[in-house]
Amino acid sequence: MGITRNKQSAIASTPATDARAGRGDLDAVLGFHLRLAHGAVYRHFAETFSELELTQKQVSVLWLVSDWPGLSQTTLSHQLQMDRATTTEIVNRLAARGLLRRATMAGDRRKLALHLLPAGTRVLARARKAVRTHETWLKDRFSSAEVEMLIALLERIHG
Amino acid sequence: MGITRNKQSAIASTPATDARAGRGDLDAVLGFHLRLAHGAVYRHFAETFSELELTQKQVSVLWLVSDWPGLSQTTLSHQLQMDRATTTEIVNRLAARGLLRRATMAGDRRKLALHLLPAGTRVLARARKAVRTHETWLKDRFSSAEVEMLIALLERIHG
DNA sequence: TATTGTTATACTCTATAACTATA
DNA sequence: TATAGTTATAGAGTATAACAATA
Repeated sequence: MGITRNKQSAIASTPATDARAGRGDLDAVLGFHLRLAHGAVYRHFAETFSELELTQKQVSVLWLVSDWPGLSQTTLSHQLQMDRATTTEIVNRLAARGLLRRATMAGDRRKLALHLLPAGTRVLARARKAVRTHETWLKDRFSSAEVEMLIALLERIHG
Repeated sequence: MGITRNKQSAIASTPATDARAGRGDLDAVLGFHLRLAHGAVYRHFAETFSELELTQKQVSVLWLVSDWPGLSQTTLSHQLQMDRATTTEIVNRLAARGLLRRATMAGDRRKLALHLLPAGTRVLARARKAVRTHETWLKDRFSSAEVEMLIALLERIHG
């Protein structure tokens, strides 16, 4: 995502000649479409969040910590399907910006409980609005039934 | 992807307690599911391609160059929706491994035509088999109608 | 002037391995 | 022994900006 400049995407639109050619076999590969769709959403997210300077993953972390204050990094790892090292790094970044804090848990002093700091709560409120904008852009091409269908299908991939 | 070790994913399976809790609001965010699904597919792809040491993107490039020998880097950029700099880097990596070569086009000497080298053709043949394995893992959870539906929906995202 | 491609730079994500500390 | 988290390291992807060559 690369803390996200407020610019037009550098990816030029596909000329008609290219589009007509198609991509042959590759168009039958589900994983290929998933990757392209993810990339398109990733780029739009980056544009939408250029002012807030937050990535998809960072927003997800703030969001979850807000909804379950005190959750451990390990639980967070599971929810967002990333390993411990990645989680540490992302939490580091948010903590360095004063958006959340770590506190050792009373019951099990190996674990770190995560809580939003006031700045994190404020940023998250703005992020939720930006997510709505972004999601509107994304969902506007579908009926609500199609959105439900798509989410259900994607859930069967990520479990 | 990180040239991909032949190991179990470091992402532990979610304990039942976490799963039961769910993710609240976040579960209504389409982009969130897209990101998780992409991540899951990305990881399985990495496992499947650990021996071949190829990423999704690298396979896509070999695949397209094979299907349209002589295509330019710019056309490749459009097909895979990435900018010129990223394209240069990925082509560099494949060229360094002797899988493809660049040649200036006769008609327009600004452009570079891409062609597979024999090693590239051999690697791609093995990659196509691995893609079949990977796609079977991915598609086995869906009916063929659902696969078609999912591809159609994803296409409306990436255009 | 516009397009094609390269290079330098930089940041995020991802992951492994080795480590500390706690249980 | 097993779990929680950190640190060091590394590679891939993404993107911007400045640049050279060609059109």
